Amino acid sequence: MANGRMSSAHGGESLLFLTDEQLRQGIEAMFFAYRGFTADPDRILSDLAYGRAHHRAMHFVNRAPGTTVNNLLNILGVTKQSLNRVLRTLIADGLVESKVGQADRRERHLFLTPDGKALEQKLSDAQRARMRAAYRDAGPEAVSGFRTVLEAMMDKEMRGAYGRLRDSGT
Amino acid sequence: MANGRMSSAHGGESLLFLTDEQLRQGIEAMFFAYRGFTADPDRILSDLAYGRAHHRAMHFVNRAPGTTVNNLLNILGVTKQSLNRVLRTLIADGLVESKVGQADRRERHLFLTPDGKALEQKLSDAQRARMRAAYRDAGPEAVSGFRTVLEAMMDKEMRGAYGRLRDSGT
DNA sequence: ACTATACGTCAGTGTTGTTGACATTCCAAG
DNA sequence: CTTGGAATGTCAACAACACTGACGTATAGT
Repeated sequence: MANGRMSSAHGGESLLFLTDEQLRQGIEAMFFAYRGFTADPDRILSDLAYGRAHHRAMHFVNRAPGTTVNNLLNILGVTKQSLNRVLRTLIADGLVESKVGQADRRERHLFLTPDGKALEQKLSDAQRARMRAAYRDAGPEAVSGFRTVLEAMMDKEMRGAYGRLRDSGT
Repeated sequence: MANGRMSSAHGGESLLFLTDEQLRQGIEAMFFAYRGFTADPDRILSDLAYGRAHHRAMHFVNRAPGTTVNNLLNILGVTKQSLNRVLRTLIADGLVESKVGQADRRERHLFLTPDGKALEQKLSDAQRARMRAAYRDAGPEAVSGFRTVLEAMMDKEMRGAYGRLRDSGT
């Protein structure tokens, strides 16, 4: 707090945004926004027997079809056991297909089935609708700033995975 | 996707940022950034017997000292049973104090003890450090955009609670 | 007195994370 | 070729934290 006051004591606006008060507001904004961000798909999922973890897995399988379990593990940042439980139900329910690797038969390559694609679409439609509304309300320049700050907030290691997804998608 | 292409068919950049691909990137950025955002306090908490839920409770009690249980419930958006489990341990460990209301003796007003303040400070220091670094990397204009988009992404009901916290804090 | 509100608690369940143990497969050193 | 280690994926058990439902107590307000 002393820190923040000192910054503002400089009188300039250039450092004002780094006061602890501003930082706390950013933290709270992040908390409330993330809740809104996940609320719509969560609502849909709660009717089914799935949760947020299933959504995440399907999102990234859809994003990088044929990816291996290990690959997905690094992106999601959970243990393989945790991911496996999720994948097992998705495979059992016919939403995800797991194919033994040709080059390395230890690997499993993951794909969405048509049913899986349909559900993923439904979930991400809801999430994109909110994102689209927020983007539209805020305007292009705000969106650019939004993305810049988010990228700076990621762990360095994840920036790699994020960038690869970003560049491959276009 | 057809949606996005059609927008870009207008030729202008004004709608280009609303392509599904851009929205998906925003979704992924949000996911990775939120993970980074919670990573530091989570690390500290994992050594203690506490979790993210304890951190959230302490954050908002610190932010609005003397707040009632019901108030906190609305902000956190969890059930009272869930919050109670967390508060019970925090009170038992002497980090939070619960005082019977003067005007309405049914209410319990919550405060951080000195120990509670110390832990909250330690946790939010870590989180603010990351936020500060991200803000500094991105610059003031990006930060403004960041906040604008986050506010637009919240549930409408939460914008009220957020605004009240924001305005009271300054 | 009666009803509503605020808070606490017990019991049960589901999702999602964890660790530990184990099976399968690949590859390289002997 | 065999053996041992590393990588990949699976099964089981457990902890954290959310949920619902039901109930109890104290207090407020009509």
